[in-house]
Amino acid sequence: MKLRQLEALRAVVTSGTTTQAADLLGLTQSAVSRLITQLESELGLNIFDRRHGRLRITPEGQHFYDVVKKLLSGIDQITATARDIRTLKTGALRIIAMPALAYGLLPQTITTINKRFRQIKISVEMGTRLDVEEGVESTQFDFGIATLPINRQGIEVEPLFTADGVCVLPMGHELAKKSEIVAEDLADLPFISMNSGSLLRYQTDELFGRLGIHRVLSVEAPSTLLATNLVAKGLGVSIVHSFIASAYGDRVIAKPFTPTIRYEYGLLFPAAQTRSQITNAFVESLRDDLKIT
Amino acid sequence: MKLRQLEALRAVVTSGTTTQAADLLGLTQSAVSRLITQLESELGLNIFDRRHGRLRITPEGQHFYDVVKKLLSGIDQITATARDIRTLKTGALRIIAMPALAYGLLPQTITTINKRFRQIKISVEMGTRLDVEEGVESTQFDFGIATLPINRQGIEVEPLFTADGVCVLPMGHELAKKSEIVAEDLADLPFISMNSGSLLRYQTDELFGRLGIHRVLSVEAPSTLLATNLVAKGLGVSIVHSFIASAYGDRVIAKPFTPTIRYEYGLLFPAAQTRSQITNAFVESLRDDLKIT
DNA sequence: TAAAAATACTCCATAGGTATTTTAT
DNA sequence: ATAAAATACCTATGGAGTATTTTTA
Repeated sequence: MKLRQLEALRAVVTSGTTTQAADLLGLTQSAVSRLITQLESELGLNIFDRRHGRLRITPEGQHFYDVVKKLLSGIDQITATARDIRTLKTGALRIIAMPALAYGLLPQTITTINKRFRQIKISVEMGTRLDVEEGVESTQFDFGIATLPINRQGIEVEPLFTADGVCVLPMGHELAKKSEIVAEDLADLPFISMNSGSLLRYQTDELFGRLGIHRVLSVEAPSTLLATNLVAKGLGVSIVHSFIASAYGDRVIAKPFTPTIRYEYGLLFPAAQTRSQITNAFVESLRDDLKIT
Repeated sequence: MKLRQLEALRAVVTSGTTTQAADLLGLTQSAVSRLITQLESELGLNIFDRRHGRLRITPEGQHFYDVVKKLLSGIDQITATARDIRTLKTGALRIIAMPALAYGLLPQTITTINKRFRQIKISVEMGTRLDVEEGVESTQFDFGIATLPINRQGIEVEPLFTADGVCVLPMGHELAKKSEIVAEDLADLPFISMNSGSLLRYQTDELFGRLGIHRVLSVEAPSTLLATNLVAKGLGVSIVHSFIASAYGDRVIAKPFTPTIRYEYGLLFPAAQTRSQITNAFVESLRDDLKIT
């Protein structure tokens, strides 16, 4: 059974005669006539009654045509789908990132991409570094963003950017007059840490431990975002990623911190899956946004 | 876009390689490879990623394939539909008949046809002669059965059978000893008529009027079926179609009646519509049943 | 007689085969 | 070195055209 035969059927049923159907299809009358007889003989079905010099559809033919009609509109839909995909009018983008990044980095790029491809559905999920790894590896997400290093079978990593840790202080804090904070400045001050287990927590603890500097570890927060918020409330000082601090620019004071605590962020892609065009577009836009900042 | 290309797509996606897909389709690897590249270039879509020596579907391709998958199952359904129609496994038969015929004539044939074509839906509606005419003319029904003559544009009539009116008497009626009833025998007896407007009513009234014989017109019934029932209850005598009387054989006495009141029944088809195969089968079976009776 | 459908005949576009080359592991 | 995909080349089928015949109102 050929598609052309079904199209001819539709044309004949809607127009009434093979001649007019031929016009619709850009064919000749004889071609249409043959398509119809072929279809009938292949199916072993009398779709039309020819006793009156015209093609008059039989009840069986009508029944068959009702089914065909649906199918043909499905075909039209296929070409439409192809066009939508080609012009990135349809599709979905699923991203998973650590909270700080989801809040501090993605909104800008999401806005840009959403303006360019209005019909694309973008969903963002937040999670721990481990959540990001697992989500990406299982291809539940198109890509993820997390701190490096990550070394896991099934994940392709691309470095995204590096950010140095800055020291964040409540507004009006006495250390605010210094242009740069050193580790010793924070001695015996209330310090807001990450939950233990996070990379940032490990790095800071390791640093202060090595230097033998004591801090008052009053509060723990699950993310740098919340930590910064707590700093803004005056509960203590902390060391967080520079871009988080800048997002809170009007509520906390951020100062360069020495010795440098460097964070490296990377993009995580499922190795098993080809990247979609919209993924590539997003990543490109993300890198652009980072250059500007 | 060709159907074969979509089938190739399905085969490649399900089997994983063009070689195995070729097996599924009964083609060669090269043919499948070409079908896929053709499809991609026609759609302007990268369905597969070839960077790893294999065809790995892209997210876009997956999205497209999801739509195609539905369509192809629709195609399978089309051939299945054709087969069902061919073997009369699917379809419907809508019949309209006057009540007497619906009760006295159709059940037998419906049983036969239903046994032969178990999956066909048969629906029967009852109505007056006018209802039958209108139902048939508007092609709401495949055919109708009513008393002739009928002369209406848009209806094709085929004579079905003729039945002579018989006189029906309650059990134990005094006229039962006669082998034949004549009009005079019914003089001054309670007589159950059809509602005025019916052909039967017109014919009997005309006959008795012409002969100058008076009857006691006690009760009117809307159908011969009900009339016969009333006769069985002893409310009077009546003249009805012979086949109705025989259906009530054990509850009324039916006797030949002179002068003959002849009823002619006919099949009514919509002139605008070709008769379906199941219609033809039913009518044939109906005529067979009538021969036996 | 006219209008539609079917058919006879012809052509060439293309679907599909074989054999080979390219690509990636 | 192997397995898959792409490509080059060739052939035969059949899709579609022109011209004609058949059918029915």
